Amino acid sequence: MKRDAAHMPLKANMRDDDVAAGITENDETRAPLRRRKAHIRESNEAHLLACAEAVFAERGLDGASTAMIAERAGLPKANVHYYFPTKLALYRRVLEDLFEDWYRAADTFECSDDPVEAIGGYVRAKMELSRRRPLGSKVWASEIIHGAEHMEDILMQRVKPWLDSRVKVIDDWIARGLLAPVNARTLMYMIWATTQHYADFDAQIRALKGKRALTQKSFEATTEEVVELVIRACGAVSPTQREQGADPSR
Amino acid sequence: MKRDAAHMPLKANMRDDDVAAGITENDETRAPLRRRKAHIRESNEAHLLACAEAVFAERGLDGASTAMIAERAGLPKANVHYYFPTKLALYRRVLEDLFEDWYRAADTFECSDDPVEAIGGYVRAKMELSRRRPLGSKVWASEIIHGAEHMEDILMQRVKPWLDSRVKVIDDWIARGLLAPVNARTLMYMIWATTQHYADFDAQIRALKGKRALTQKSFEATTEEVVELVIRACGAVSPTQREQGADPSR
DNA sequence: GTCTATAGACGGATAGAC
DNA sequence: GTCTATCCGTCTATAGAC
Repeated sequence: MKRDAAHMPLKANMRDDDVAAGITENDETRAPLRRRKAHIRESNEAHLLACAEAVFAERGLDGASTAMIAERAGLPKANVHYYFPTKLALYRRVLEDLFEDWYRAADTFECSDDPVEAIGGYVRAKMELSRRRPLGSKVWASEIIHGAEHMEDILMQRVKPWLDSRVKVIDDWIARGLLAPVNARTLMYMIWATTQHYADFDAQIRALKGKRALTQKSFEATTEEVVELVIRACGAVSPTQREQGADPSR
Repeated sequence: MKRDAAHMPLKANMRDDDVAAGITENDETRAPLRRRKAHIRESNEAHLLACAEAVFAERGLDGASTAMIAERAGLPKANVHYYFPTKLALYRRVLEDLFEDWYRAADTFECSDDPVEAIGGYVRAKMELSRRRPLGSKVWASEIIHGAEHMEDILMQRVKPWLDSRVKVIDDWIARGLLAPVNARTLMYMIWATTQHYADFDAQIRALKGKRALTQKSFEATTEEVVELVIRACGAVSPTQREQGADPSR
């Protein structure tokens, strides 16, 4: 949805639903007018955020110009500054928006106490995020690579507590004999790195395959291959399997 | 070595070894003079390449300015253009230099026909490369993330043939029952992504650990953890283990 | 809320003295 | 081979008409 929005310039700001509702400049009642203006702002901001995400992904923070973002959005350059005071403020909003999506995928990890289900589900959710929003993944990766200057607060205040809590869960699984004795952080980094590789390094994957892009179907197959590799890597065993005497350290 | 060179500005171009050899402007014999000039060129180019690698890693292709590179090298901006016609030419030279190093690490894979040794050795070599040259890894990653426009030739002509040959070796191991039936490319991408993560995402790792950086010792421990995870992921079994009836598909 | 025009800073690249 | 001065293009951001 977001990607499509990023390719559909806004020629006018009168939206279809406004027209259908019969709202015109002549309606003097204050509340609807205020609501409509708020709606315009919201819709243009979202559109600009989607376009900015694409340009930042393609060119990087410094390589992206406000003119490029404006052009992709079908708006004059000055409008970008009307909605976002500076290029950096727009960039930060993109990063915050990305984190929200990342955090929703992270929820998957908490759905089950069975390590095979929880870890497998999380790997699938992260792969799906790479497929659904590869440009966002690239913006995140590029930001971290170049020092994470504009993301330190998000990492420290939001990602770190989540990771710390997951480390505890993993250590607990290990203590209960459901996982091989792995370093939980090393395992998480492997999951992050591997799943994000399919978004961030897609240009390399395409060049090495000699093909255009992964089809939806081969992406799903790859997802299951990654799940299998990760599950075997950490020696995950379901509680039911364990009752049958499986040994995760092998 | 390279990183130290990048932090040591060249104040003069008369090098210690030239002085020791007693070479001065008055020596009119042509050959030594020509050799000395070649030496200056070589040494300044190498120094600029190292400094450029650092600035490109920190700021990206567009974020890096020739002025920054010159300043780090302790040279006026014009000298950068004397040695490299354009900023892009300098950038491409950095990428080529990086590939050479990458290719040397890739050799490790061919040292053994035992999958545990070969894959384990390759993972160690890639981890060591991440530790030794993290800035280079970042330049490579940033280049790929932003479309690999300046690296397509290296990927197609040099990386692709190497990967294709490794896929064949891995498939052969699987056919001989030394590896679980994994997708060789998926496995290779996992190895690349995981090992490079320690160079490219070090800012994130540091933020999430709440510490400054991995010590040499904990980096070695992490390396062995990654080796263990990868070996278990692909179900690698040594030929000797196999004679004792190990089953890699578990 | 939209858009044209432009200020003001900075970037890559070069000329030309030394 | 080194370095100062400078050209010219592009960039972010803003002023101000509509």
